[in-house]
Amino acid sequence: MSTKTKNGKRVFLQNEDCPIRNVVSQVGDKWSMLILFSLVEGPDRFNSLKTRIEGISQRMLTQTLRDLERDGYVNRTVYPEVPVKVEYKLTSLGEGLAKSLWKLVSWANAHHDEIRNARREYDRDNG
Amino acid sequence: MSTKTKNGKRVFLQNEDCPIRNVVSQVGDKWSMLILFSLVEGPDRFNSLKTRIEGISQRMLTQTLRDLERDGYVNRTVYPEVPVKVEYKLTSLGEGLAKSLWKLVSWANAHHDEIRNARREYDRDNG
DNA sequence: CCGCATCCCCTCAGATACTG
DNA sequence: CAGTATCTGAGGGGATGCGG
Repeated sequence: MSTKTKNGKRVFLQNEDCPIRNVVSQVGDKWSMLILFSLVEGPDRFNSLKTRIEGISQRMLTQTLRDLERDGYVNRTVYPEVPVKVEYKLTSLGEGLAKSLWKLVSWANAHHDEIRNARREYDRDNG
Repeated sequence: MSTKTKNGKRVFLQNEDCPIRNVVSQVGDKWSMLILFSLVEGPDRFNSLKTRIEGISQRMLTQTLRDLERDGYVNRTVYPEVPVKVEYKLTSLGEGLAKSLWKLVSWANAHHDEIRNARREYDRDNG
């Protein structure tokens, strides 16, 4: 994550070799985490995911699944039935990611009210 | 995070009350985590942060610090010296967030090569 | 059923110039 | 030193229509 040190403080780099950026920029988008946690409960099909993840468009579901597949988090299997059935499934890498994200999720749940209060207070005092 | 259940599967909602979305959409942007981890090492000043976080513009540093302050992760203190000194410091909420992010960070470090390999392979086979 | 292609808007974020 | 203001381009993401 950081490579240099300057006056005893760490200097943070942001290039394409930064693991943080490479993981977070993917997982931090609008839909990735919701898909990831949907698949934690087991493999699922395209339209089932589309139904379960409220508000996602077909376009974004496809695109986000492709990106997750590209990074090795998700496997895509096509069953040549009629009509076609496509199943998405976490890889072990994806499961590891979801697991390490879980701590963040539970923290978010536990402190959600606190955050919203801070937000309201800030908005009241300022803008 | 999820409120409903359908055929035994969880249905994920994405409204403004979703803690995941409220936390991740803030922390998942381009600079927040780097600022957060810079401040884990202790309070710091505007220009010091700007130097330590490679590539960040003045504009984005200001804006991201404001957003972090708004959510209650960061405190801003102005010392009326000449020239002005402004110090940014994690709140206990911000420290809790950073701590719960740390697991993700170490996971990212550990699996970075794996991800980049998957990416290369995917790009070779496809586009 | 599972997409891809297109259009189009709107926000994010970089560059640059100016203030207390 | 620590910002604000404005302009601008790139891209995220929705709506819609077509194809295997």
